[in-house]
Amino acid sequence: MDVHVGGVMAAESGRAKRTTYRHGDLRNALVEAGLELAREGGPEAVVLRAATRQAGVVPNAAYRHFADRGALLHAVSQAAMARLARTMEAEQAEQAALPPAPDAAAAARARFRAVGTGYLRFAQEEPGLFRTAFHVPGDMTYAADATAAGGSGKTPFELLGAALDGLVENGLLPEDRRPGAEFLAWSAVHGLAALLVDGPLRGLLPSQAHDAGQHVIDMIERGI
Amino acid sequence: MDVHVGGVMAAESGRAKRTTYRHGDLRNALVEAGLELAREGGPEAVVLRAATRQAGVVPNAAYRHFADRGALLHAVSQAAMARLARTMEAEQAEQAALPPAPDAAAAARARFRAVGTGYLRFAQEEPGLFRTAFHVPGDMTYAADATAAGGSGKTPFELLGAALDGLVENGLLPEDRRPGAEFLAWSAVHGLAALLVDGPLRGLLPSQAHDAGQHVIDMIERGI
DNA sequence: CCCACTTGTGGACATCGTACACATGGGCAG
DNA sequence: CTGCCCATGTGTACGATGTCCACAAGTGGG
Repeated sequence: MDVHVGGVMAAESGRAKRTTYRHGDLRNALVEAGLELAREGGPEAVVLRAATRQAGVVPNAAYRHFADRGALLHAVSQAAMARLARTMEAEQAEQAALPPAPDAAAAARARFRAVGTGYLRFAQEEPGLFRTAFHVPGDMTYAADATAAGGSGKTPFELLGAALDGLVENGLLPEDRRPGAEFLAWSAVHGLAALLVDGPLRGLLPSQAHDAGQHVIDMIERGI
Repeated sequence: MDVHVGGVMAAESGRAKRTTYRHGDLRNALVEAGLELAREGGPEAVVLRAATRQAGVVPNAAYRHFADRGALLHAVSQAAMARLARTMEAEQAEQAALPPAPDAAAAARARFRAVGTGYLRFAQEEPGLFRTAFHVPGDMTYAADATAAGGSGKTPFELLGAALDGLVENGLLPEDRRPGAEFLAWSAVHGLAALLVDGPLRGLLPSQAHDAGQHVIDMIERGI
């Protein structure tokens, strides 16, 4: 998993000094720095020179690993998407552990709701990363990219699909309603997330936001 | 309505030369130029120097009318929001003119659906302006701002609220479901718009996008 | 008629992305 | 073990952007 890393010494400011000429893991270091920048400030805060500075390297060194700033931003975006996937998975695990032993249908329903709840939680807790994850430059089918997957190897989109399949298997969703259902559910949840992150619902208290999320998921269950 | 405008002469490139020392309507000219930039390229394409260039003025002149680039972008964003409102109003007018003479309930329902359809049409036809309209810097309650209103004096958010009131008046929506309903509807439609504009649904054919929109609005009517 | 206030100009600076030539040294061929 | 190659990091430079400051030019009110 881990790569050979050149000796690194902390320095005065954010800059990292290193003893070896080679960095050893620059690409990862740049993505990591980019994530930190994106966390506070969103995609536009992912500045190439700032990332290289934090990695203790000259700006141009980035070009050995990324074609341009856009490529770096894209890598950061994928990493942010992976974090979203992990948050969703964590929410599912948490929900599954809570109630003693519900029937299979209730479990499938809980898994479905956890997908949306986790999505919304990530949007609130990490608005910068959320916006970065969905900052799509040019044309893209990122949802299928493995670099956007979480611990289970599934991307956010795939997690949603699996949860919907679970609803069908347990008779909670008619089979003829299944096709295209991910886009209905995703639209509603993503829309609320957008309104919470940088729309008129920004600044809602976490509890209020949670309630709003449950309402939206209620609507999805009724209307899907 | 129109202000005194200094004589303006077309020049070689996008630059506009003028005969008078004063421009006469720089603020509007800058917003107009900003809209053009935003149309192709979204919010990040609203570059202060480019806007002043198109207005035939030196970059610093913008600072007589806007505190900084952010203020200009905000004005452009409000203007884009107003255009969204106009598109929604146009969609409502068109729908109202189509069928011969439906009953009041059907009309209310059509008005409601037109809100969403117009919203989605604008997102597809003017993705750059759509993204700019929802590019909200800092904290903001733009939905209530009059500069974001369309021809009827209503902002997009207010148009939605009025349509929902219409549903209640005609018994199509239980009164106890009314509170907060705008956020449910808005979330779903806005989410689809986001997926269409720069998400995985980008590049959908207009007809496919229209169908997806109708499906989402169906879901809202069922689940609201 | 004249002066003050608004609006546009000119020049300067820090920062950013990026191109091109050059330095370095790690690892593989022999 | 030795020497060279090329991946990786450095230096220098350029154009573009946002923004600051001092200055110029009209314009309209007294």
